[in-house]
Amino acid sequence: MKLQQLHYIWEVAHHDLNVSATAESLFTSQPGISKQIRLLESELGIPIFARNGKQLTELTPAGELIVRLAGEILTKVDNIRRIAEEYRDEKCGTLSIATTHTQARYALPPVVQAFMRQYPRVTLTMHQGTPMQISELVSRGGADLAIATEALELFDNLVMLPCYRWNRCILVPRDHPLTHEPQLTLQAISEYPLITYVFGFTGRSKLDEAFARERLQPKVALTAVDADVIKTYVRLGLGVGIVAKMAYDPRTDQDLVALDASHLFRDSVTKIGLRRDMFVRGFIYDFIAQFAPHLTREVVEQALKLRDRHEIDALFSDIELPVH
Amino acid sequence: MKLQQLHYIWEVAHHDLNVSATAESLFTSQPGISKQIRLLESELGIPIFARNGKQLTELTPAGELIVRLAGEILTKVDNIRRIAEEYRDEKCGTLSIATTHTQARYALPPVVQAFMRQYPRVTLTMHQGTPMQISELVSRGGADLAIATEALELFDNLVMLPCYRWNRCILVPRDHPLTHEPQLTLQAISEYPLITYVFGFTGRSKLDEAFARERLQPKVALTAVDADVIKTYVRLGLGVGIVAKMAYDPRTDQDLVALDASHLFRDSVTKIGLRRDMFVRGFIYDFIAQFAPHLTREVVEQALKLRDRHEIDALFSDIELPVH
DNA sequence: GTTCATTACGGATTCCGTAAGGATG
DNA sequence: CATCCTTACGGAATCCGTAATGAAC
Repeated sequence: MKLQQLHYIWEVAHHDLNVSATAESLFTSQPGISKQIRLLESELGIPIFARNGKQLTELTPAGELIVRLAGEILTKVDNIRRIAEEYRDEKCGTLSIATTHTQARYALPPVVQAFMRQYPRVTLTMHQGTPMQISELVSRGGADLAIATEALELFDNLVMLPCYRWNRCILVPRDHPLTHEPQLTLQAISEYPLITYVFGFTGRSKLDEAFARERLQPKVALTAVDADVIKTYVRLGLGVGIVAKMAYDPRTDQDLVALDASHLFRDSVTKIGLRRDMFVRGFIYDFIAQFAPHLTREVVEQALKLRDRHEIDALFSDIELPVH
Repeated sequence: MKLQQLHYIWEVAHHDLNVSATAESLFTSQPGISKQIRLLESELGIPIFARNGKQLTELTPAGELIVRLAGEILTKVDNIRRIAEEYRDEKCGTLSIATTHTQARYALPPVVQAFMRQYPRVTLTMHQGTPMQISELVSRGGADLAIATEALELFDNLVMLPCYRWNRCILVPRDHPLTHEPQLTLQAISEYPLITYVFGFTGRSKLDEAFARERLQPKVALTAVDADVIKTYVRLGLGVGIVAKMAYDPRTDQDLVALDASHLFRDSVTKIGLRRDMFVRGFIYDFIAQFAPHLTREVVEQALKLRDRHEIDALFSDIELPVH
């Protein structure tokens, strides 16, 4: 049995059992993979993949178990490499962050800038995607940190660390009737066509919930995945924007008015997700603490040790989160 | 990085950092190991072992972490092999039991016999040793099951499954004065020189405890690790034997009298210890259930899932153990 | 002087890519 | 016929054992 073989079966299992596609993604030849898989199967004496003729059709029951173990082994092998990097030079390495537009555009820039100043020799890479995509990416080991408000709880090998609470504001052009309302209400807002996030993004669910609670059915004129697009259409007069408060930039958005809407919607919480079984390098702890000061190394280590999601929730229940 | 290399560093770390001795135990050449270690170290870019000249003196801090991970990886690799065996032929394989004299001689024979009849193609191996030795053996993966009354709790990667309660009897030659006592007391026993187990064996601690509680200081004439030796010296008239009740065999020990002493000492509990992270084959579950009927596959699986020793204790707290 | 680890070297094995072959839909 | 896995083959790299070298107690 070789690590290479375990790597191959894992990759093939995660490429729809398509050996050719796997070979391409690994920049190697297809017969090479095929051969190593056969070798492993013959060493173990059982098939890992069920075949219809020559096509791989599915994992055998044993294969399921073996591929899962292979994944765990490869994670640990990766951890050995990380440990070596850490001890070789604690200020040098790679940090890979997967996040959504909202975080990347509004919450992360100052943190990233400070981090890059502190660790100039760490190569930082950012991957933007849907909450679902980034959760999966981190869950599979394709990135180190997931930063998002939604979907992280769907992967049970991710530990979620709550970072900060935030709420929304209403974006309207200057002199819009809503700016004259003494007290903003959902009722008043729902008179206008809305422009906001698509479902599954940036706390959209909390938003629907609020309208539903008051039995309002606002007309949603347009949904977008990011606040910049929303602003664009608010400027065109298509409707009233509802975005995260931190997405309003007083400097560049002078032509728009942001009306605080914290009293209308429930707070959302942005979280960092990281794999429970990953070795966490020192600078990653630093990055996390920079993003959310209450997430000190000790707190994160403790959270990583806990097995149960409820225990982790309990750990954070008495911590006051910063509000953005 | 290769599995072989991880194997080598793990073995060297567990052979007092002696490469030559490791090579011998692995039936390979010493330069081969040496070279693979250097290769791994240069691939990782850090030393795993600290050297004084050419001698390996200790693990580096990174080495500590890496060797631990290597051990976990090797366990999982082993589990893959076990899974393959299980799916190849569930009635064929190897079961390796580490246990003490008392269990091997008195408790296990009927279970082993029944097991061998049920699984004629499973190669069964038994290793006898001190409780400490067998715990360590299983903890390191050198055997599948540890069966003992003592010391299992010292290794935190072992899950302990309580099997049965037992107590002691007093062994004396026929017509010994103690046989005429209407009610056996510690006071009465302590009038005579005692012959019993050495410390650390077969519930010896519970025995000392009982005498101490009554502030008695009996004279211990001889200590042995097994009941057969104890019986031999009881026959020679050296003193009064105290052994586990199950060690008295009415057929072969007709020249001795066993006086029940359950009311004098606290029950001891014999346990099975197995590694938490080991893949458990079907026939191992069967063996366990045969030895302790309340330890069904479901119960054992549940116990293996629990992380915390207290939770495991709680799991068994409301199960009535068989008494031998 | 004994015990140990490292370096040097040569034969056997393994790995991996290209090219050809065969099955499926 | 297009896709995809398997088999065949040859050059390169790796592994592993023996022998020789060198450092430490």
